[in-house]
Amino acid sequence: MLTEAAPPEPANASRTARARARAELTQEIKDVARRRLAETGSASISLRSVARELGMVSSAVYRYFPSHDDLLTALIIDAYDAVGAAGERSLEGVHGSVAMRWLRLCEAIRNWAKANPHEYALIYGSPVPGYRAPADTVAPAARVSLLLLGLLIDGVGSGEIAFAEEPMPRPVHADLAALRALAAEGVPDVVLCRGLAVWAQLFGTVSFELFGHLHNVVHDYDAMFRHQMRRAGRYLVTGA
Amino acid sequence: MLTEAAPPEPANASRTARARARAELTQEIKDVARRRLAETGSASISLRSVARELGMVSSAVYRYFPSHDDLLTALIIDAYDAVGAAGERSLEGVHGSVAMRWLRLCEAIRNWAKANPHEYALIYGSPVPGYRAPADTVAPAARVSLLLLGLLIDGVGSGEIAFAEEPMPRPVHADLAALRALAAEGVPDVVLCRGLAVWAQLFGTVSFELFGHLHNVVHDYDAMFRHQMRRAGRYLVTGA
DNA sequence: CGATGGAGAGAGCATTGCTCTCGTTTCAGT
DNA sequence: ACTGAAACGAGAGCAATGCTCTCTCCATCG
Repeated sequence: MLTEAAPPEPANASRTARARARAELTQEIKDVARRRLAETGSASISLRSVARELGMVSSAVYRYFPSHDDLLTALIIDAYDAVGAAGERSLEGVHGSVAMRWLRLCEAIRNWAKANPHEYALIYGSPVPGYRAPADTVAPAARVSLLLLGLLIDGVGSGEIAFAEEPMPRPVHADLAALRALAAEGVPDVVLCRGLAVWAQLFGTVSFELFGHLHNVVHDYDAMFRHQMRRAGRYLVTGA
Repeated sequence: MLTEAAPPEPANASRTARARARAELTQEIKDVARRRLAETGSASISLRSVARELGMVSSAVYRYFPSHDDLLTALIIDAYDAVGAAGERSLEGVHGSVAMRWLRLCEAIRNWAKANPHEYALIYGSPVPGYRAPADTVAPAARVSLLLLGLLIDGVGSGEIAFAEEPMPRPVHADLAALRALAAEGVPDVVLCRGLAVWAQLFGTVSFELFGHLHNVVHDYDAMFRHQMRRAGRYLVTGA
């Protein structure tokens, strides 16, 4: 973890007793905070209440997380890692069609979100701590997106994703070219556009559901989500 | 306004001096709160700071908003109304194609969001006050969605939106039928599905941009957004 | 063994949301 | 026009928060 207080942990995991105790307590603090988050929302993670639950005094917690925001940041990083892991698990050893793997990925992300709504809100809702995304969060955040890009690479490589090149506005092409060079080798602009579209749709849909924007409009969320994502998968693969 | 403290305003607007003063102060409090929101985020709207800025004492503000959450709720309602109004303005007197009107609507929503990021976060980000969406918010919230539904009705009526009926899972059809009966007369399931898809994509894209999820991936947000929403509009109208 | 510095405790500060009480002002019904 | 009721604003006060500072203890490393 990159967000502890001053002394960065030595590479060697379980060195001295002190270092081990520190690592354990750091984890324990995060666990309690996460539990509190799940119970009553991000507003109620107070360092003091966490400390109380651990039988410490508030000032002691500051040895581990120099500020309230740093605790939140640590939770954010963990949350990104958790969605990423959930997504990866859903695709592990699965070798079906791109459309089918896409659907699995969607379901995995939504299921994680429904199981951890407050953590989902933490990372995909409004940025809480006065808007600051420390650099440490970008790598974990990218993890789940790489899964989609992997699907695109696979689908284009195998010819499963059908496309016809289209002219793109120059600045759009520039951004897509950079993305391609970075993590989507061989995926043409059109397909990247589709990918971005369904990606936005996916998280838009999950957010709508979790944040209550479809209240009284959709009742069978499972069915609606599955159907919409199936359609999105078809669009991703065939362009329709 | 539906969120004031105990005494509900009389229908007649400017009746007694007291009532007028009350309405004015209520508005002024919201204005200050909104400004504070824009400056430093929703976390920092403290009743006390608002009171201070107005030269009142904190307890006086409670005459107008019985709790912190009620102030927030009032801001939320206003924000919903503001996006709705912005969207309506963008379509006022415009009689072009559905795809073109769709694009205008998208731009209007995004522009409003970029101009009022904290208010956008308030309504489309994580639900702040421990998740509670009072009934008063649903009508204003629907306002902007009605614009899309209007476009769909228009497009289907004029034949501009092409579609071929498709079989839907039963529960999906049920939800869509209810929606159709309520506010989308004559719009078939397939088109409603497309509408929901592009709607989710729209807000997903705006949220991605505003919440920094495309940081370092997209650089020319204007171009990317325009291009993606143009594609979405085509999909909405033609199904591809 | 002895110095260093990490660890936890405790007190304290400014700030917050919210409640209660107390005069004062305004309104409405007689 | 008077009077009782209600709304209003001020102020004090309570429990809680984030964070800082100081103090003492003890594991660690030379």
